[in-house]
Amino acid sequence: MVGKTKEDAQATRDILLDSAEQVFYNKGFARTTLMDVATHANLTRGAIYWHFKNKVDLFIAMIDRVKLPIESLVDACGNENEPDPLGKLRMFSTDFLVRLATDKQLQRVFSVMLHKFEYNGDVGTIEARQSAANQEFLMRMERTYRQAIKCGQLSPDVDIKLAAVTENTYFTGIISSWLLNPTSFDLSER
Amino acid sequence: MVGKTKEDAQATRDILLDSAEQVFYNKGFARTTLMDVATHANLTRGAIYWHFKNKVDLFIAMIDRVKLPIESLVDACGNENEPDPLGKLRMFSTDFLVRLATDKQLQRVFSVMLHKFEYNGDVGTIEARQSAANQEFLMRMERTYRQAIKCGQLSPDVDIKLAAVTENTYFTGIISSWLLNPTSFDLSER
DNA sequence: CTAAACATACATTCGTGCATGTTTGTCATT
DNA sequence: AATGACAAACATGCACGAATGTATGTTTAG
Repeated sequence: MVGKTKEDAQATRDILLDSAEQVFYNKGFARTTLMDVATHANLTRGAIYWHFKNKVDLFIAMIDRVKLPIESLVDACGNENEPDPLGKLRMFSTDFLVRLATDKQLQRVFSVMLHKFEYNGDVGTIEARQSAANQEFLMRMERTYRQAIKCGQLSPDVDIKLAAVTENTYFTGIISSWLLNPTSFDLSER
Repeated sequence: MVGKTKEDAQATRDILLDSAEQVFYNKGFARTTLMDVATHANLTRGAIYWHFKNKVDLFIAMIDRVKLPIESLVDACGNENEPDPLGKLRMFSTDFLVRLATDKQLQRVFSVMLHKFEYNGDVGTIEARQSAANQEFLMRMERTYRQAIKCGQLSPDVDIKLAAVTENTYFTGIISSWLLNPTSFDLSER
């Protein structure tokens, strides 16, 4: 059972990413062995080292699989000359929270990112990536707020940067604490 | 330089805790070796294993050294038949944030707790301790809100639990994101 | 002289990275 | 259309370092 077609290879890659999600979520990033991931996928470490460079590369691929689609969504939301930027932003936020409340995969990946991974200054380039992504997210929000001011939805004297930071803080705070204790409150009623 | 008095022993214990703070903050919990902590303290692993049972025990002692005083503060804040519970709560919150903005030790310890440690279900009893502490904190806040209702400072029809969870979420969200990016906004002007 | 307060030495385990082995799909050749 | 080479897609095995826990050595206070 080794000779695989290209579609089979892509399938095993997905299986490896799925297993990485599960095991990272259960044991945390540092405490999980590549052997753990492999056995959970009914494969061997050889398969992992074929598809990914190392553990960090596997982690990044796992993150990107859910992050990239979301980022494209945010992009589409606040970008064009949107007539109702605040409404769109609110819609995206609620949509995201509702989806997070039901999508187990999203929960696992975000939980790993927020609580199952240690952000020390030099783990490959992961921390830089996260920081850059967050910075980009803030830029997008600021752009949305500027657009809102232009549309008259927001008073021109609000501190755009502060508003974006505050909203982002509150948003990630909600996600973080809900993932830590999902029964403490209902996400959908944000 | 081995024969020490009892005060000297307590001093080296503090030095070890200080070093643990520094190194955990710089490298994260999982990636730091007990040897790292020892060399940073100009000592050896033997000293660590004399004062602490293992790495987890050292971590817990490091947390408790800053957490216990704070918890007693919160206790004193909302406990008695306080005439102005909301004011006291607000005062405690602002005091804490102002202190966090200047106290490097607080910054390090909270940063380690929030971002430099992986919460997997079974690392000794750490996750249970954190969860219990958070639960207790919520109880204290709910009690404060009840007291506020009794004093007429709060409408009786507010959802106490929801209010406590929301406030806690926002509070920890602020701390978390400020620690990640201290230059993004000024903590003192909460 | 004894034990506290460490330092030093050692054994053992565990995870990684790589090198090598193995099987099968694919494709050119005839 | 049968054949054979070649490479993709893994599995297996090995060597190395690194970290832990503990056992033992050493020094000095009391």
